This record gives sequence, structure tokens and C-alpha cells, in this order.
Amino acid sequence: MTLRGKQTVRDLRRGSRSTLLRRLYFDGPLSRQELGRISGLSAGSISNVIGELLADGLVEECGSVESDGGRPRILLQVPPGRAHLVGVDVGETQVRVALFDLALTELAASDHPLSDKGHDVDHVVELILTGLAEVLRRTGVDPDTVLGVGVGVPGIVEQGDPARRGAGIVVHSQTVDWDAVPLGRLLRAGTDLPLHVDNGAKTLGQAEMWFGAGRGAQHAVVALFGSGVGACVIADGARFRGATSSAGEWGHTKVHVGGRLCRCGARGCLEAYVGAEALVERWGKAPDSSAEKAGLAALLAAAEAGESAAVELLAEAAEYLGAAIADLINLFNPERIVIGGWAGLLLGPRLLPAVREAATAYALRFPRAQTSIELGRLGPDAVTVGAATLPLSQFLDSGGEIPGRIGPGGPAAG
Amino acid sequence: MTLRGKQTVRDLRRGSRSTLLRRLYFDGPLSRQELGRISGLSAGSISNVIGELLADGLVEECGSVESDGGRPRILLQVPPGRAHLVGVDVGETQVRVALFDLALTELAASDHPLSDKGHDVDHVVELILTGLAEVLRRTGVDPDTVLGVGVGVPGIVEQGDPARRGAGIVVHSQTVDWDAVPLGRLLRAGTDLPLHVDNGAKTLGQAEMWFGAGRGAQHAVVALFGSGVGACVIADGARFRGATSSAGEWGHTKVHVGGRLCRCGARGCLEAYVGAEALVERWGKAPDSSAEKAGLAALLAAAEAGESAAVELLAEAAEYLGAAIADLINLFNPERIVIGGWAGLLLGPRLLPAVREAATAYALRFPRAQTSIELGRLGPDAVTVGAATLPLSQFLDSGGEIPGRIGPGGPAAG
DNA sequence: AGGCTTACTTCAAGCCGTGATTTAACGTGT
DNA sequence: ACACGTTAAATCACGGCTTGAAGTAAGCCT
Repeated sequence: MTLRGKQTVRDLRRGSRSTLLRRLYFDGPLSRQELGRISGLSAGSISNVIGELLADGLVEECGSVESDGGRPRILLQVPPGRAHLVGVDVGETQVRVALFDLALTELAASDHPLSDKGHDVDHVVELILTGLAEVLRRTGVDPDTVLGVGVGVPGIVEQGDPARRGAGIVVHSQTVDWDAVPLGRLLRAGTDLPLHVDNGAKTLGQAEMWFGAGRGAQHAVVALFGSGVGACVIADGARFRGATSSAGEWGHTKVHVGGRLCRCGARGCLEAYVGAEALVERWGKAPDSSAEKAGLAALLAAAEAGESAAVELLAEAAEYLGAAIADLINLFNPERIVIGGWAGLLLGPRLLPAVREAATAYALRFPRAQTSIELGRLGPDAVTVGAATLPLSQFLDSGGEIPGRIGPGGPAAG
Repeated sequence: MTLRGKQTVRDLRRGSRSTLLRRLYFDGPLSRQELGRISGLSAGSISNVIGELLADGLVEECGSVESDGGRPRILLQVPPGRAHLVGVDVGETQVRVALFDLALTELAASDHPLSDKGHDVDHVVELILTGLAEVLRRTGVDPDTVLGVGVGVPGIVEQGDPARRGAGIVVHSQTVDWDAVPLGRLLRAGTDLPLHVDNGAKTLGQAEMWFGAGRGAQHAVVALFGSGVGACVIADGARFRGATSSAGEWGHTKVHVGGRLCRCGARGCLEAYVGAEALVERWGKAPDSSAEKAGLAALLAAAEAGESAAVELLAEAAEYLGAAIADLINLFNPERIVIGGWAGLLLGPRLLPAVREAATAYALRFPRAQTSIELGRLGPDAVTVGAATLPLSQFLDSGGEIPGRIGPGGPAAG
């Protein structure tokens, strides 16, 4: 049933450019020879395509490799300064805007705490636009070299029509009370840069896949647990989105039908058993949400000290987490499961053995044997990095197309 | 991270052939004009490619459409008799082999009940090969026109290296006690036809997607419940397989951690709450497995008659089923959920309203609003049809390539 | 019979990847 | 120094693809 659209002969070139660019980007400096071996393209094509990329400035030569009797191979790489990316994290307490070069080195960042207006949409939009202007000004980077702005938000993101260049993006979030917020349109009014918006947990997952514990896997699930619980599913090397890009809402999987009440209103959600908010609340001390991280750390310390209530609470959480991971294994059959998120990283070292054991007990033998369960390697700061991978991904897919900015009356109109 | 391999200019033609063939196959007789509009290809290319397909006998002209003042359009279709397909259902009590034409009209079928040897592998293989020979003999169909044999089996199927033409296929099943059974190799020894093997529930799901309640959906989950519970996930119009093609094992999702014991050995599996075997057993009457269908029918009749134990049992099952469907909605974000399988079809009319209600209560609002929950339209006999879609799908993907049979010393050797 | 409309076919033009050939840039041995 | 072998990269003819324009076929209407 899958039908890819019309293909013309020029799409071949786009594909070749994309393949070579990706390879050079991820697998560091490579020679034309190696590119040929890896990509399967003929030497002639490599020469031709690389010539184009060199002329476009998307690839540069960087030294050569010693030969043993023949002409030395010239190494090629993607010049990190050729283009830039912006990543935005709309978090629970602040808005963070960061400017990166192509190698995702952070050149500047701007943090603005959310004022008492909370997640008022106009306020958030204003902070994003201010931060964007700020990092551009501070670094003096030409906006024309910015490939796009990636934004990670809490909640479910509806992508809208891609032809509208992000202007059709709508966000729904039960936790920060955003109901069909037209974030794309609002941001579009303040910048001409290409826009990309996705769920913050998903962007963090993307970051783990590209630069963290998920590297190299083609089928993986990044389980993110923090205050709430989410997941980012990767299938065949690409984000699994579903019909309206809300796939992977793992936190509200039922682990105990009719069980504990979750903040989503239903009973028995995973999040109500292993979410940081739920754990801290059940432990009974400091249910002040601003002190959630401190509360969880205290719970962990108590457990390490042998306090039996804490030990039991964490043991139960590990069992539920393992069981829910077993569901992921049965349903998605990944080769790797990565546990990330601030709470995951905090509790992970203590819980991991029990979680692995529970997953083995609850999952089917065969798919469980194909899966490794690991801890994430990137902290929660990586949300901005992940957000920046959104425009980067499109850049690589398109074979290195530098998107033009929209003039007035462009496709954003309406 | 997705990199599709090298593409040469000839792959374009393969793609065009595939697109047009698919369109003609599914959307009935079409003219070249309409094909052009739908596929986006230019009139020249259509003419060219259709000319090839006509010469190959993969497409034929079938009448024309009245014009209003111009040259009439000539209608094209895929001739149903041009090639044949074999579908095999290795069921719980019998092995069924059916021969189809391209339109999936059943030309002949052969049923062999499993003897007391049960699911002894050699016995099953023998029945498949016997049935295959039988349907070919009875219809007089030339084996060279058979595109392949699709087999639906209980259990998880490891696809092995496609270059070995199915000889690398291995089956694991905890229920019929098959542990790493080299079904591909065993069948390969008895036939030269291309082999395709997949889980029976998955092939049934495929049939629902192509010809049943799933038609037209790009993102769907076909939930199959019979004696056990399974699911077939479709994403972007294609089967979601996961790393080792065992994705979609929904029956052992945990709905009640620490709850009822499941036949898989774990506690709290969905199957232990809504599987037909579990329901019949819990109802307490006739736990004889051979009378499972009669038992479930009796349970349903009792509930319809108002017997409170039966009513409560089914109400509980509906709630668990709805909750588990909510998990599917949250995780996969499908546009449609189809409930199939013999037990699903039997209980469906009574349970559906309660299931929908429970799903709404347990799923997140936004993805739930995108999803419709429907009953399947195909009976369990459709497993053979679904199995036959496996070689058919490959045929359409390849743009109408008739696979040659393997000679001795072919790639199957070793 | 002539004109009009629509469906289909043919053909030159522009690209693309391949694979063979040529050129470039090294180390080595004399 | 200099020819030689070796390996890397560039060049180019070739077959193949889609497009889009121009040409042909096949029916209506007057």
C-alpha cells in the first residue's frame, strides 16, 4: 500500500547528495574512496556529487591520509561553521534558546525564567522571539545561515500542512493548559526563519539517538521519565509519529486498570506509579512541585540509607517500570531501550538491575532477548540540542538545501 | 538517520511500474488519463510504462469509457488470471492451503486436520507440501505462474536473509512449542516456489487492511482476538515489524501488574483477561479447549439472557479491552482500530459500545479523537487470503516482476 | 464532410549513474 | 634523478529515465 510519489531523475541526485552528506556528517572526515565503499555509489558519481557539494561550500577538504605507495586520499568533512541552528526548550520553569553551529556546538544561549504568568502563550512566544534575537545579536551570526528554529514544547504537536512552513503547527497540552494553540502562526509573525516544533520529550529522545545511548540503533525506544513519563519511538532510523504525530505517549499506558488516579484523569496510568511527581507525593514529604527534584533526591538518599518505606517505594516503581518496558518490547520489538530524563538518570543507577529483571519476567522471551536496556547519556539540557536536530535533519534529508527565508506575501500568508 | 541505498536510473522505472500497477490493482479499471492525474507522472511516461506492462501481459485493456466529444478513454486493468498465489494457514486444528488468482478469488483449497501428532513440525511441513501439490493438480495451474507461497503460522517469525529466498526463515512459538524451527529450510526442500512466512494474526490483519475494515487507512492497528490476543500494526501503509519482525505482541501487554496468571508465565497480561481461552475458563463451564468456540458462544448467550455472572464477566472484559485499546491509541496514534479475530467478531456487537467508552475514558483526549474503533469484516478464514497477500505485495512492490524459480545449486543451497 | 475536442503516442532535450579510460599524486628502487 | 608501480580522483561516452511539446488517433457536433 505504500506508494512513494513521482520520482524524477533529479531526485536521484538529491538522494545521492543526502546520502553522502549524512555519511560525512555522522562518520567524520572520510575520503571519496571510503564514501564509495560505504554508499555503493560509483567513483564517478562520488566525484561528481562531491564536486557539487564542494562548490556549494557544504563540504570541505581537510588534510589527507598517508598512502602506502599511491596517491593519498583526501579527507572531506562538513564545515561546522557553514550554517547554524537554533534550538528552543519550552520547559516547566523557563524558556531556553540556544544557537548552534552545524556540529551542534553551542555558540550562545539565552535563558528566561517563566514569570508568574506561567505558560501564557503570548508570553512564551515573546520569550522565544526575544531569546532568538538575543543569541543572534550576541554572536553576530548572519540569520541567512540559520537553517531553522527547532522548538521542544510540552504536549502534543499537530504538524499541519508542511507547505505553510510551520505556520500550521498547533499544540495541545493537558498539563500546561494549551488547547489547540496555534504556536506556528504566532511564531511565524515574529520571524522569517523556518520553524519546526515537536514535543520536548521527543526532541530529547532524538538527541539521545543521534549523540547519546541510542547511537547506531535503527529500532529503539527512548523512555523519558521526569515529572511525567514519555517515550520517543524510533523505527527504521526515523521517528515513529503515527497519524497525527502524537505516537509514543507511554506515560498513560495502563499498568493497573482501576488503580491509582493519574493527573490525566484516568486510573492506573504508568505515570501515576513511576512519575517523579507521583513518587514524591506518595513518599509524603515536600509535595511542593518546585522542589520536585530535591524531593526525589531525598527519596533516593533515604532508600540508599536503608529506610524501608523508601526502599519499598522504589522497588515497586522498578517493577512497574520494568513491566511497562516489557510492553514496549512486546509492541515495538526494539533492539535497544534507553532510559533518560532527569528522574531516569537520577534513579537509573539504583533501579536498572531491578528494571531489567522485571522486564525479563514480563516480556516475551524472544523479543526480550533482542533488546538491551540502557541508561541515557544526555542530561535534560539536551532538549535544546534535540530541538536543533529538527531543522538539521531536514537539511541532511534534502541533500544540503539552504532554505530561503520567506518574503512578505510568501506561503505564510493566510 | 534513514538512508535508502544506492538508486540508479532504472529504479525510477521500477518505481513507476510499481505505482501504476498498484493503482490499477486496487482502484479497478482506470484510463491512462486518470492514472496520470493520480500518480503525477506525465502523459508520456504513462504511455511508455503502460506499453511495457501491456507487453509483459501484466495489464490489459478492458473496454472504454464514453466520451463527450473527444476520443474515448481506454480502460486498463490487471488481468486476474495472469498469475496465481498460494496462501497457507497453519491453524490450531488444521492446515489449510488455498490457491488464488491475482484478484484473490479462491480457485481451490485443501484442508487437512492436524492428526494426533499435533504441531509436530515435520508433519505440518508434509501437510503444507501435500496441500500445495493438491491444489495445483486440481486446478491445473502452471506452477510457473505462481508468484509465491505465503504461510501464516502461530508464533514469532524471524525473516532471515532475504537473499536466501525464505530458506532462512525461523519460527518461535511458545504456544505450540516450536523453538527456532527452521520452517523456511524445511519447506524449501519440498518446493521451488518463493516462500513468505509471517504470523497468522499478522496475515489476517493484512487481509483486513487490504480488503476489510482497514481499507484506505494509512495508520491503523488491527486487534485480533481469538483464543489468544494479538495485533497487527500498520504505519504509513506498511506493516510495522520492529527489529526482528515480532512487533505487535499486544496480548502480553500488562493491564494489571501482579494480576491474573497468563499462559505465557507472566502475571497481568491482557490475554489473561480478555482471551477466549481465559474467558471460557473463568466462566467455569466446558474448559475443554476443543469446545472453546462453543464455550464462548454459551457465555455470550448467557449474558444476552441476563445471567449476571456472564454479564459481569463480559463487562469486565470490555473494560480491560478498552483500556488496552487506549494504550494502542496512546502509543501508536492510529486513525483506525479494527477489532477482528473469531472471538472479536463473536463478542464485538455486544461489547463494542462499552469498549469504545472505556477507550475514551482511558486514552488521552487528542489521539482518541483521531481514532475510530470498528469491527473487522473478515472471518478467520481470511488468514489464507492474508497469507497470499505476502507474495502479492512483493509482486506489486517490484513493479510486476515474476520471480523465477530456483534451480538446483541456486541461492537456497547451504 | 469539415471542424472540434479529448486521448494517446512519439520524440528531442536535459539529467543521472555506471564503468572504462585518463590524469594526478604519491612511494620505491635503481 | 628518474623511471616505475600503485592508488586516488577526474573525465567522458553510453544507456536509461522523465518531461513537455508536437503530432496522431478517435470519437462527437453541425
